[in-house]
Amino acid sequence: MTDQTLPPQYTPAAIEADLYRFWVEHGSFAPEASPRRAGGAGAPPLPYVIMMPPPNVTAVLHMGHGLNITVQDVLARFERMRGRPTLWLPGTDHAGIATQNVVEKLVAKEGRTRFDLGREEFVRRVWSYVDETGGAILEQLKALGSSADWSRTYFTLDADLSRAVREVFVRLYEKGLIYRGKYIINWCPRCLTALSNEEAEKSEVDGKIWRLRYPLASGQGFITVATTRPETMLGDMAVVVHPGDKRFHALLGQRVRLPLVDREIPILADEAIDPEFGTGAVKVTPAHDPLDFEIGQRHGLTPLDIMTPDAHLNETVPERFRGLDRFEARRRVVQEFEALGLLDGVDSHRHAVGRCYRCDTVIEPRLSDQWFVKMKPLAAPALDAYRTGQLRFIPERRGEEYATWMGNIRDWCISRQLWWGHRIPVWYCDACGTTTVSRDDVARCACGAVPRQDEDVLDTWFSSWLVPFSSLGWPERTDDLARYYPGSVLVTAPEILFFWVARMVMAGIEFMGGVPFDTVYLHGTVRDTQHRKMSKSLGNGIDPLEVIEKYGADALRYTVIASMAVGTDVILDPKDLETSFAPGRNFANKLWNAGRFILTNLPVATGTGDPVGRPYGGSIRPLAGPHANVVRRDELTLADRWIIARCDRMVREATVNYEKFRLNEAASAVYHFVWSDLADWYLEQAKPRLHGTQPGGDVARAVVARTFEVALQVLHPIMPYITETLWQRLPGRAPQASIMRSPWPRPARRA
RNA sequence: GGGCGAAUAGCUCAGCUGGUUAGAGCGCCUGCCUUACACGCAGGAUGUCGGGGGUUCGAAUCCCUCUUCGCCCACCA
Repeated sequence: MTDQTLPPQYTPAAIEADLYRFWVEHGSFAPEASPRRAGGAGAPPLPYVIMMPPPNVTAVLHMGHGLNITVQDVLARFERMRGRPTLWLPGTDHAGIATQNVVEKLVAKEGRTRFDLGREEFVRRVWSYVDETGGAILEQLKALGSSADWSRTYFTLDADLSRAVREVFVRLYEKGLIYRGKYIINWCPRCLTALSNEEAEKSEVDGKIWRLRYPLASGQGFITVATTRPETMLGDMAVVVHPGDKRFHALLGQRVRLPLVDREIPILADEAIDPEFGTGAVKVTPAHDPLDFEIGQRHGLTPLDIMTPDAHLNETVPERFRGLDRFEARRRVVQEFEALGLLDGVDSHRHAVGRCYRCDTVIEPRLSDQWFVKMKPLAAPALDAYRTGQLRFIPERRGEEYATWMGNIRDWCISRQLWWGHRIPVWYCDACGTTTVSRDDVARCACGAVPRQDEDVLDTWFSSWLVPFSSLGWPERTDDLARYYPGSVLVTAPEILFFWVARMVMAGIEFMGGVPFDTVYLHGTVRDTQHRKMSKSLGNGIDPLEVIEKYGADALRYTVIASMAVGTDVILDPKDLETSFAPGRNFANKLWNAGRFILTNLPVATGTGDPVGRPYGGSIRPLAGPHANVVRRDELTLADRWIIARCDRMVREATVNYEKFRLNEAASAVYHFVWSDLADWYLEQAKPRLHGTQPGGDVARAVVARTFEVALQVLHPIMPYITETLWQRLPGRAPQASIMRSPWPRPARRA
């Protein structure tokens, strides 16, 4: 005698979509719908707000999202059930380079480039691409069971957020915190744009270092320099040695005759040189190396830019080199030095090379005009917020990383030579030479001429760092802004601590007068069994949608949560999904069957709408209808009292662990209660009573119903679908009742 | 070059303020298709808690050191 409506194996695919629709249709994810805490008196509960890190609008769901989104959903569902009006605010990021690259590839399939289309047409293409495919990632997030408030979804290029971006740009400019300057920036010769330091990924390579002889202008001997990029010698403006390096004292003040280009350059002394490295003498190319640029500034050297934007040699170099690609040029330069007998030698040399984080192209340091944000004035209060405890990190050690970074912060290059993004709100008038920075488009200059807008767009993070308030309507004073700023916790991967988290703190303090959240929870990374980060290029990824289809969202969520201690990585085997997700799948099935057994043995619902039992902590009573008697304490058997005590303990443990972000411990507490205590032990011993071969069936039923319900509630944040499904089938439920609105169980006081 | 983390069962990992016989999942062995579940049940084996030293009545846990991995930051040409 089992419940024929429930199959013996849990079939997530059959329930998830309908259930998700049920939640959405009942507005369950809006903060306005959060259940009120029992009691009611006193101040209204503090809202609980999480800003979802907006996925790239072109993103395809991967396990990194799976983990990040699950953690946030667990926290949101937990706090919601505990009675706090909960807002989990979703959005998508326009992701400048990433999105532009995707569309450029599509355009390339037509045999064209973005330059063929022109700026306006290209941007139109990106918009239509985003309109068509941009919602996909959000739909995929929903499959995970995310209880985000979709009615408030934003996009970082929306009109509202654009207004915020301009407001911020203008305010910072007027405050003198935004400036334009010449600088050596990381340049991607393929994307043709500047990259921030954070976007330039260093990777070690086995390269070479060449020793080149530069003949002295006097004709007497030479000085030998070492370089990993010989081609840059065409732009050398000096040779520099350490002032204390006796080997070169006689040469200071002399000049060398630069080979190949036949140009004289000075030999200078600078503290920045390490006499121990290489030959102790360094060639200085101010236009193509950041250190060289600094040295050049100290000594008044004029930078000579020898490259085109796509890293070919330009017209400043001797004719035979013009048009050569930088690597080709490297070979040619080395060849010629060798032919001239000026190549002193070559060594293999392991060193770090910067690469574009989007396309992996080797970065070319390049001198150019860019816009910058002066960071020190913004960083100081943000560092202070951490020092004074307004901001905490989990795990704690991340706080020190944050502090170190804040303490050594450099100015932020915010201009990007892209077409897709927030256009820089600066207009130049060629007629009268004025520069206008404005919140509104400038159609006409004060002198009457038509000005041209700056060609560049802003770094994507320049809109992202504002989302804690721009997504709530800032700079307007909206109700949402008043209600939901500041937020509570930010959940993200440590990779974007500096890209995003640190900058949000700075923006929050600068524009809202306070930190945007009090807690930053940094979770680990999903890796394969060799501890490699899962990535598309390595082909070691796991498709969360495939896992959901096979084993269900709950299985995925449970597995990920259970295998993640605070701040540690999650290791999964992409080659064996079954084994990887067995913990979640097996547990879901166990729960399902315990539920089937229990539901079968409970009285049929009477439709009175009575809840099962009273709030936990009150006395246990059996179900509504013919059994509606309160169970007296002296009716409980030893086993009954035992399982109730275990249940109490489980609630205490799980609650504390949820609060402390030890989600794996919370999961483990319910897991063992359900599996070992309730199913393996209590249900087995209660079978004679439940089946009527022993007296006391009503008491056993009451205990089963109540402890099982509590387990479902405590597990709901982690496994929302299966717990809701079973909960709704408990007898006595009103037709539209939801576990999401049931009050969080409170353990009985210890007698 | 700095900073940080990790090393615990065959595998992947917990072990939070030092305190009885060190835990989980998966895998393995024995017996079970017992009318909720074989994605299961009952039972079982498996650990010099990386090496060495120290503090302590007591150390996987604290300190020092070595080894091996990993991560982050950094302008070593």
